[in-house]
Amino acid sequence: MLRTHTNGELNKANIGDEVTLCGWVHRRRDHGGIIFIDLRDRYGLTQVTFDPEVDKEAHKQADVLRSEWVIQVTGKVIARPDDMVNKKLKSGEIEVEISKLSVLNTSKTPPFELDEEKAHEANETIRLKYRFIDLRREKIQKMLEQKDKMIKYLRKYFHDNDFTEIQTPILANSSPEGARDFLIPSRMYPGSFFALPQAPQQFKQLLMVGGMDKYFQIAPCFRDEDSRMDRHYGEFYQLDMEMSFVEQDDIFRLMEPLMIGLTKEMSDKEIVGLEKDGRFKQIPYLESMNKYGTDKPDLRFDMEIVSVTELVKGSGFKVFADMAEKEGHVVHAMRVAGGEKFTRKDIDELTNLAFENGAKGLAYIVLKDDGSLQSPIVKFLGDEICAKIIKETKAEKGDIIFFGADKWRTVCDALGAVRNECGARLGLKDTTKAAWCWIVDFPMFDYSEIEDGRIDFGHNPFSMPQGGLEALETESPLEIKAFQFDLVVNGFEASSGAIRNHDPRIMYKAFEIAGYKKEEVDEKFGAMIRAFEYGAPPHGGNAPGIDRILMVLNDYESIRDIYAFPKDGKGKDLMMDSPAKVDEKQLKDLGLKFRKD
RNA sequence: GGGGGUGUAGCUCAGUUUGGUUAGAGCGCUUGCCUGUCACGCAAGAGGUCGCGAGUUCGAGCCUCGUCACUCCCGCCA
Repeated sequence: MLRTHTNGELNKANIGDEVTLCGWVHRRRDHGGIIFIDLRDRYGLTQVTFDPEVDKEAHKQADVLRSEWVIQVTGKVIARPDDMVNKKLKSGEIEVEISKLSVLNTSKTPPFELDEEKAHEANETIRLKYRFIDLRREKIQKMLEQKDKMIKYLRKYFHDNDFTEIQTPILANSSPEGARDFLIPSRMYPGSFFALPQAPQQFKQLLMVGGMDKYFQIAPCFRDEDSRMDRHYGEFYQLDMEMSFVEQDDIFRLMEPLMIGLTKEMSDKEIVGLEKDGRFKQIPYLESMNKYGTDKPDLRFDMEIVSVTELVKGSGFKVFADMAEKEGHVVHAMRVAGGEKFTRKDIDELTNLAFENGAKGLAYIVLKDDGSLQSPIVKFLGDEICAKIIKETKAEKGDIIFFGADKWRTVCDALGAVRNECGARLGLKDTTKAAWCWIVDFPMFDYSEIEDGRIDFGHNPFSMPQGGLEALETESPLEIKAFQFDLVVNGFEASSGAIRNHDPRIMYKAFEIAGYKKEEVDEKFGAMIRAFEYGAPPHGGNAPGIDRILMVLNDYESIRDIYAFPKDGKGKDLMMDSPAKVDEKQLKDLGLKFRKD
């Protein structure tokens, strides 16, 4: 070993010891006579001193040391004088008087400063290009340790519950539904392609057919879709799990203690919004959309949307009255407690947000402290209807009520976005709280957004319709719910899961409703359908996003903060400079044409 | 694919409103001085295609057009 101790462990108890330390020169303070070096490794900082009276040669050598040089030093641990103790350092009561210095490596001047206190955080582009330096920062090292702790915790939990971790193929098949695939051309079979798995969905279901009834995996997933603040480009990790012979609530009962445990293990957040018996709330999809305007509500704050469609029917405010009469259209109202303090500018910006989400406007009523109403619409609505609306929304003095009047989905989206933003502006997104909940009863089918009128799967095609084959045969498709659920924390989708459709007859029927012929289903999901014909057990599971949960629990601003080597927002690795061009010969081997343009 | 934001020293930013001499600050860097600092101090110094390209103008960091990069959002993400 090149060292006897790390830079985080020496203290008073070591006084008098001869020690050897290694690390990076974090900072150098040259007092002409004595030279102080803060020596850094991932465990901490230790101040080492080069005193000419202790060792003239070492002191002379230390003169050339610069930031980020890697050194090995040997010397004696001594107590600092009482008034020289540095309370900010773990090792602040001691220092090491150096008698021998070896330079293990020099360093160019780093492109940005590493000192958390001193440096402004450098631009992400430069930090990503020099990720190997950025990784030396305490903040990032702590994150990697947190992630390791999380994965260890997850593995232990599932192993303790008799689950088996199984690796599924990375070279898989392109999936017709869902995200864009990363394709891998086959050399052996020119013109054919593997695809990186978007999720181990089909494989884990096949494991259930294979009788491995409690499976989990820390699974890499690959999707060629643009990144977002909470969505890393290209690759991410899911805690993928699946069980046989279970119902939806069995999955919930397994996952809830895990998420509670994780929250406690990974954060100091207080868990809020649980049912009285300690279970997570189960909010039906429709209720969530109506109450919160989204299927991933932030339940840290209590700001609910109510329908006033019936109240405004026939009112003097034509916009509302007309919407209230139209098929599929609604008028919803949301009370924002304390919203009176919103300025004209706040309201304009919230209105813009409503526009961006498809609304044609954002009507409002302010309930002023003197009891009067300030609003462009009260004179049209009339006192009586206003009073009813105020009662229905439970608004009080000092509040503001926002309205949405449009197609149901538009109203939900717009008020949902406004709710979210109001929560942020009023400081209701309390980082000391974690609010978990389930969203259940997702619709099995939905209107396709693209081809108007066509019926498509609402969520994913693998979930079991509630009511089974009978429901598919007798009920209106849009009324049918699926055993499909999401896990939500603080307004983020943490997981998606389902009880799967394990019956080929129900599978074909479900696809038929979504407009697929039997042959298409056989072609696209052949392996699964075939397997289901040979005794597939009922099964279900879910797959929480590991990175996203870590991000939410530790309040990281970006998903990129959760990776050792993140891609930038456009999917490039700035350090390795990938993706990159390849040799023409490589393309030829793969039977691909080289395009000069 | 669409929209917003940003781009000035190695890093973080000011300067752009109203075009006008030699483009500034803090940190970092270099050199010198300094034996108790710990964001050490003091002094001096180096460091700039103002993202790139055109245009308007006597004159452009500043105005116009184009373009590129990064970033956030929409689309997309079963």
